[in-house]
Amino acid sequence: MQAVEGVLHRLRQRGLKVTPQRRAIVTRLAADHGHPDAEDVYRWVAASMPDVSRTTVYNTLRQLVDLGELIPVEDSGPGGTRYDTNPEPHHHLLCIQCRRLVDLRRKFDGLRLSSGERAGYRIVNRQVTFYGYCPDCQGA
Amino acid sequence: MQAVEGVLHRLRQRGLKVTPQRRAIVTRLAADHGHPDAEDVYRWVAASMPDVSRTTVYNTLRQLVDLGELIPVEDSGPGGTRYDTNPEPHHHLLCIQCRRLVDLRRKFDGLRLSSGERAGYRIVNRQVTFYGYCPDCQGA
DNA sequence: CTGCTTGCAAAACTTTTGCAGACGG
DNA sequence: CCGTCTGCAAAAGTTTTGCAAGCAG
Repeated sequence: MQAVEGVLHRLRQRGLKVTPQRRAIVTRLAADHGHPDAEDVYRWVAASMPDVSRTTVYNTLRQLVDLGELIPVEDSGPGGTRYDTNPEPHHHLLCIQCRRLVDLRRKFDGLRLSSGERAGYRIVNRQVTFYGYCPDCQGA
Repeated sequence: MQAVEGVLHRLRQRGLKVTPQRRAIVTRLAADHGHPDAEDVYRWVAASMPDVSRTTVYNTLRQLVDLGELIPVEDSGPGGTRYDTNPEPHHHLLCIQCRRLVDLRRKFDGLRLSSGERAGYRIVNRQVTFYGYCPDCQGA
């Protein structure tokens, strides 16, 4: 997530309203650089705002994704959709066993497709995911 | 998926039984090089075996994944988990809008991590995903 | 025969939707 | 004030689980 005030400003610009719930959700996301799911965000926000509902958290997360302020993680595991709160473009290291996910800030060269390979797609992003076993799961 | 008989043989080796349902599921998966979800597989198999149950399809797909015979696709979209029935290692081109997924058979160089970057992980696979808009979705 | 498998029904989870009342700008 | 938002409850969609009967090896 980007800086809190910037995100809230862009929400307002697009006709959305800045409610205390949304401010809390955005603030909490901006303070995190991990990969929470909706339930994590709900728990975090509910800790200081006990009357918030899951509906509001789900709705807000969906809107942030629609607006491009938040990115869902490619995960394919059980459990809910996880979101990427790291604002910079980056790659991932995913544990096949426990699904622990580590960010890789490095850039990779050579990730260009020829027009034939593009199959008519207009490419807007590219991501490398390394699959393996994290230190804790190498015993199993 | 690999060749049908090989998969069935490995099932047997690990103490699992080869039932008509499993044979039908594996055969159908091996005949496809797309990205079906569980419901697709159920419909395909049910076409020639109307009494098969969703439970059996779900159970079998889960077992094939556990045994490493089938790979769940990194997707992060709505709808069920999709599986990759292309047996060769490859990369993906995913439409952000309609989630159409195209395989890329090309290899990419330079996808190696230093031991520091590996963060203790034992890497077993690496995949590049290109995100963009497919030809049909570029109008929107 | 033994124990894995099947299919049904029901449960468990995650996410979306309908609605009435509340509130941001 | 108008239109959006919130929170509740319920629905929808996917996947798992408990269990009795059936079948593979």
